[in-house]
Amino acid sequence: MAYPKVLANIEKHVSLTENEKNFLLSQFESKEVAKKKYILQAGDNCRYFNFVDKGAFRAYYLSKEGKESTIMFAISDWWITDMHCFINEQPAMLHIQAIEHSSIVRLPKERLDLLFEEIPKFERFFRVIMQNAYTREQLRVLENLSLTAEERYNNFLSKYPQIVAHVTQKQIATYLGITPEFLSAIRAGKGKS
Amino acid sequence: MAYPKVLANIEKHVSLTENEKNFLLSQFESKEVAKKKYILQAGDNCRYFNFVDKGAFRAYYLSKEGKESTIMFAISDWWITDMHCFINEQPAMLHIQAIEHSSIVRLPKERLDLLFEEIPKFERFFRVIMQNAYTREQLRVLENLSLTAEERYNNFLSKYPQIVAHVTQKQIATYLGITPEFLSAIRAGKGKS
DNA sequence: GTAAAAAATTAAGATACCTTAAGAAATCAG
DNA sequence: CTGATTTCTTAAGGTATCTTAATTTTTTAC
Repeated sequence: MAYPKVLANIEKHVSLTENEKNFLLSQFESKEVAKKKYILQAGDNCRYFNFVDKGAFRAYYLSKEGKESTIMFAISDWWITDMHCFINEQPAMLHIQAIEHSSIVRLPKERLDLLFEEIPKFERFFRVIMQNAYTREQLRVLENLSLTAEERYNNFLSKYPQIVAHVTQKQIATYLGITPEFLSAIRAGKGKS
Repeated sequence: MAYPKVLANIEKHVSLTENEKNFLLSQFESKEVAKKKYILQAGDNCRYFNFVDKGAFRAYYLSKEGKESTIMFAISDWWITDMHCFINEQPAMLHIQAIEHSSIVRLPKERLDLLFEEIPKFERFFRVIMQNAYTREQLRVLENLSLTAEERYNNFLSKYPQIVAHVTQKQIATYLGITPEFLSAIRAGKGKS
């Protein structure tokens, strides 16, 4: 009944008393997720804020034309949800699928709101991770605007080596916004001439 | 000595007592900014979190090769800074320039931190705007991955009509990640054929 | 362990978008 | 108001990336 990883994650940003830790932990639910299972599908009610204890997930958008765009990967020690739909209590736009057998701990939205009320330090923690998520996405926008596919691929490899170990090239291609065929060409050194 | 717009902005998300409002306002500095002046340049120490009272700003990255990428526009009632560098107290990567004569109110970082300590509701406000900023950037990433330049342009026009009224096409092109020449072609109906 | 499915590669032809350059239109500085 | 600067447009040729399709390699399911 102890979830040490999620506590360590939170304590990277704020320090908690024993009472606070116990209360916090009591709010989480834990769950095993088999490979290829979805913890969220487009159209679902997006109720949970999820922490990856073990395993790996991918969040992606699936267009009407059937094209996938990967919004994020999450491996052990990352948080993942469809934040827009979670916050605004709207049907999910994203699919979140386990890339491998995984275990998560999760907070239903009403308990997250409860924690904000009960433990101001938890709200601080959440503010900090939202700040970080914001600046990370902003940097990604900048890279998408200013770099070639080859440069973005090299950035991805050096920034997220642990993720590279869990995902296929096809999935990386949908994260970079290119086709798997073109990623293959880049890797073969034919990105440029 | 009253800055009603910024208070109204904050009170969209949290309600404040008279005392809190007074304390809050006492922490802001106000500043006039002439057209074309910079409130931040790459390499500067990024000390301020800025609220646009009147006017318009553009935050952009300038690459070594001299290419500009617009990260965001901010008109009246928006907040703007180089968030990554503001949070991490690193030299700015972005330039933030007044597009027209503007007035801002701003919080130095140490006062923002003080407000988080003194007024928990202000930290909640900040959490909420960071959540919103994050989901906005995430949606922009998704659009950059999945839409054509023409689709992104049309989205921009319908999403930000007030901004369109303040900025040049060249500036919009750097926001979309395309050349002004190609934006011109799109507008002439030659995006496709 | 094997058949089936999925991923990765290769290559040829197509297209979205870029580069360069020049002229027209709009804006700015004094 | 006027000259100078910047923005916008147009067009021709070029390049990054896509599409389609076939082949090989790897992974999955039983």
